[in-house]
Amino acid sequence: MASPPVPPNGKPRAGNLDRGMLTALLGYGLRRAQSAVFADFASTFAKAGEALTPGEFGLLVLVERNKGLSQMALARALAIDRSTLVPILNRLQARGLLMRHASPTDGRTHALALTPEGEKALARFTRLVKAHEKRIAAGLSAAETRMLIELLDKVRAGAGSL
Amino acid sequence: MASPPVPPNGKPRAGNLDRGMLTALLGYGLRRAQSAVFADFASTFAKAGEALTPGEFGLLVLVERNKGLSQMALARALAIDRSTLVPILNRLQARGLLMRHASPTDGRTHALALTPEGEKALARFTRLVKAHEKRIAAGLSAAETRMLIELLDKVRAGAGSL
DNA sequence: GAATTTTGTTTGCTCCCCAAACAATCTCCG
DNA sequence: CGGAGATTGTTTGGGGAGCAAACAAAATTC
Repeated sequence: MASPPVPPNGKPRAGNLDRGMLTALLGYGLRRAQSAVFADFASTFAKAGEALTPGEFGLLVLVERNKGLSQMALARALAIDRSTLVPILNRLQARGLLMRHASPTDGRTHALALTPEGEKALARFTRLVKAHEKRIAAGLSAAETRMLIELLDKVRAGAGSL
Repeated sequence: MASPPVPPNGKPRAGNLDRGMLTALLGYGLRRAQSAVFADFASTFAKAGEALTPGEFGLLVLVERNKGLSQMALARALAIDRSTLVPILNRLQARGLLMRHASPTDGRTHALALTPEGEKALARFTRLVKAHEKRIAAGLSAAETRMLIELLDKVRAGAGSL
């Protein structure tokens, strides 16, 4: 009994440890799933030689589908502060994907729009996102995926009307 | 036709705008749900005069259920870099919730444990988390909640084995 | 006992997020 | 018309999350 194979209080825990109540928490499951999905998203784009975050993709889609959008309206749709949006737009604009046009009707606002290159890039990005989505939904049936999206929407609606 | 009630290209969009393909994306729904849940979590704690993030709560539970855990094992369980963990532990330790004990068997590692105040605080936090969970799951039946957690786990398993 | 590996820490960098202040502009109303 | 108030985009300041690289101390391997 000089060298037991598993010390009683040391560091025997191989892979998984006791998560206690966490496994039953919706918020916890949400965080872990989101983190894994984010990692897969990043890896998908990295492998294709592209660089984009999920948030940037959502922003580009929103601008593409709502041309002439103002920064305030976009910030509201993204549920972030308008000051948070500024450096994000700066970066996308510096990459040549997006333009801030002067609004003819309101001198305060900027009318956001994708550049032609932005449109082309978004088409590429969309292909990658679809492949990524296919991968993360691989373990689920089509019905399960639909139900999951629906349940997530219910949670969002109930959590706080953001 | 000098002043149409809704200008054709201006800023008529009242509340919601066109989200295009985003609504069908699992990753997008995940992000939005997570963001709303996070906000509810923060507001729950703020209203109770406590300050804690979901990540900190998860960390405290993990330490409480796995006494003597090392920082590396904890970082692995949280799927973050060990260097990221250091300032988080510093903060919780400065709040008196957690201690880094010297390990008797391994001079390199720290054996993490909650302080008595940490245990008491975690009990308070747990009550708040339960109330929070009840609120975000309010729109779902018990069966739906169970299914949602299960589906989230499947997604995490499929996305990349983090 | 020397070489390698592991652990915790520090430093440096990027990114996300908010709040407060500010100038430019628009709107409202007397 | 014209001033008061509201809105928009920006800047600044602060905090936190995250990674990578480098380092010292300790353990492990050979």
